[in-house]
Amino acid sequence: MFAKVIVDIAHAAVDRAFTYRIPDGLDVRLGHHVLVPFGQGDHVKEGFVLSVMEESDLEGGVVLKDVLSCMEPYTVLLPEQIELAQWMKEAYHCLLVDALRLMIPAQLRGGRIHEKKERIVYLADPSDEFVSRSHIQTDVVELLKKTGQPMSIQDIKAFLPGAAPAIAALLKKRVLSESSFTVFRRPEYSSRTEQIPELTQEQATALQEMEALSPGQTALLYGVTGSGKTEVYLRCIETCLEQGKGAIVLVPEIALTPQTVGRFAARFGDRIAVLHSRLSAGERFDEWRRIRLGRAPIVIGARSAVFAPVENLGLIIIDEEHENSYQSEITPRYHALDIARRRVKRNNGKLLLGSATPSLLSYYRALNGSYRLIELPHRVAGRPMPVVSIADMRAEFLNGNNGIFSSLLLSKLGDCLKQGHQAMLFLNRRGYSTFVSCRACGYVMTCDNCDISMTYHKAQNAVRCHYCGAKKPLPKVCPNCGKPFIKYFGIGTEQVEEQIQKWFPGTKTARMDADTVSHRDAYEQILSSFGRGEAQILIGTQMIAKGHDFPNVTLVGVVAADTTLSFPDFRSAERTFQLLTQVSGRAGRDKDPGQVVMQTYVPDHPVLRFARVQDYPGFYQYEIAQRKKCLYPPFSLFIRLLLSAENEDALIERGKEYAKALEADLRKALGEEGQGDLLLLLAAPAPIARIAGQSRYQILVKLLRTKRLSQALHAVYDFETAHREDGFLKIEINPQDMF
DNA sequence: AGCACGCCGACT
DNA sequence: GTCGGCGTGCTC
Repeated sequence: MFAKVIVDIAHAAVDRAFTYRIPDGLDVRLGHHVLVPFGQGDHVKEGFVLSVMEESDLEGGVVLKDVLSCMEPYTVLLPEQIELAQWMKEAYHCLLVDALRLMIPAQLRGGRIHEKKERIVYLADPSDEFVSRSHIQTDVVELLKKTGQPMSIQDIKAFLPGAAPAIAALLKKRVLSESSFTVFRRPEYSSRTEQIPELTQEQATALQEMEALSPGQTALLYGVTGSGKTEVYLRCIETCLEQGKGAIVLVPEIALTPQTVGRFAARFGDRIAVLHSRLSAGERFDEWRRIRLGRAPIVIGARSAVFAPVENLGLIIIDEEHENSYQSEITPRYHALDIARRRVKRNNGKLLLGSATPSLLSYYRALNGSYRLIELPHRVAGRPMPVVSIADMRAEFLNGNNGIFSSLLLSKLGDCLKQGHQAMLFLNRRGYSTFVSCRACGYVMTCDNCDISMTYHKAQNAVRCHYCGAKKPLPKVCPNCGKPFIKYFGIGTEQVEEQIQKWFPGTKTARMDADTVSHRDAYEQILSSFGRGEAQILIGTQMIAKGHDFPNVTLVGVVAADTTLSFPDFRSAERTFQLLTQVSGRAGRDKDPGQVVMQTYVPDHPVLRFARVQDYPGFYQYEIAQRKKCLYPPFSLFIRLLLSAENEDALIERGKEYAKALEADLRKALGEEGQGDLLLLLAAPAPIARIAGQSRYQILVKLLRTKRLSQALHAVYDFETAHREDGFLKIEINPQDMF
């Protein structure tokens, strides 16, 4: 027997299958993790078995080496996962090993992690009378007699500290016998018991539509905030389990809290496994093993959990499907949605995408019939949607209010606090002021290394660059003209917190942004403290916009609703609408109705108008028309080449050359009839022209939906390979941002 | 990635 | 004449 093995070395030159002989008596199967001799010195390397054959596929004369051994008694890759990795190599132009590495826990490689065994001891002959001069030995025997069953050494030590030597002595004397069993290290989550809620009519209909969905298909569950999407997920998983199949639930990393997991654990107990970045090495390995060995048919996890080795996969759920964290930023730059679609097709399972603000692409597909659209247009228990008011900050200014809060927000905040309710204030910028400028000469403080204005942080009395982290003390006089007219402009979360103290002295506030969430647990700590009512107002950036129900929050204030609207990115309207809807959804999650105040300088902007009445379909119609007019995605595909180098002049020179060369390559790949599909070639310094001392230049290509898409993409990838060495070059298909 | 093979400069 | 520089090419 022979095996095709790929060695676990991340290098293009060895990223292919090598044929080995399987020695007699060694059980090597597809998907096994094996050790093989490789290279001139026969170095022992790890590898993965991609196929097993009766005969060698190599021409005569090649002497084959033997597979040395399997690293685990079970196969670590499912046949489906190997196929998926092979597809990824093509689709994302990555190494096969890079794709395969996503499917196994990192700890498996190197074989440095092992099963945890727990030792248990029990009385060899319970009827024996035991006499000893050692008190502790007598105590151990007495304890075991009293409990009447085997105990782990850990448990005995909990009763009798320092019993370890006594146990060892008793084992030697054969008074005690021992055995061991494997334990799985589990991450912690709060597994409260819950009452299973009754379904609303809309939820019941949604479930029927999921039932009716044909295998391999995708449904988009568009449900307003608070409409009970999670309950639909739970019921779908139940159905899936009843059919003897497994399920994967993807949740944005940031929303993957002990509470979220607890909700699933309450329904499904230890049939769930959790995969996310905060697990310890042992936990990750053991959770993966519980999935692989079929003990946990339900997986809850972040992006990479889409690769979990669930056999007989019946369902994948992607919650908050519009979140951009489902797109990987490192190679392989996969999108979890694309992987999920492939896996459900292959397994004849179903894919359920859920969101209150679907991505434009998903809703487009739903309206076009490639997804089934399922709607939950109302909140559960007849709770009303929050009432949103728009505060026109231009009018406020004309009326003499040059503060950061409108009179409307101030009065509602006052009412909210008086009634003992809680409020959330959302602002998309951290720090105190967004830029520092001289009133005499117009000088704006920018970072020495980046093409970015610096943010003033009052608590540190310093200005900081949010791109490279550079920090400078605040100058007393203008570095340019020397006059003492330095002023701060633009507001950040720090200033909001300060202003609250001015208007409502003594109010307890909590602030959540990248500055206060410095360590891992801070995020959870701030939210749970706010949940316990330890602060009346929570001030924060997007971090506070998603997840988490706070029943006592009845007011949400959006301090500057239009900050993200002016970003130089075709997705800025979509992002703003999503953010405003999400943050509004935090208000009135319980019996008290919620109120939202959105402060803006452009109250008539369509995005604001649709966000005010939470009209996603209306927003969609508006935005899709814009996209069609400009031939932006989903009507086209963006490809971005980002070049960076220290010398700006040389970079621009090379950027222009590259743009010409790339255009020529693309035109060739598109063929004669495809020339019209290449729509735009913009070559210019990036919107942020310098970061951390590196000048940046970007080439932007817009490609219409074309039959020769894969040829075009290969031309781009080949271009990357050909030019990778000369300077720093990054290629992004569908970039998530364009800075 | 690693390692051997191979073809040109300054050394005992 | 030889030791060693790291460019080029291969790994079942």
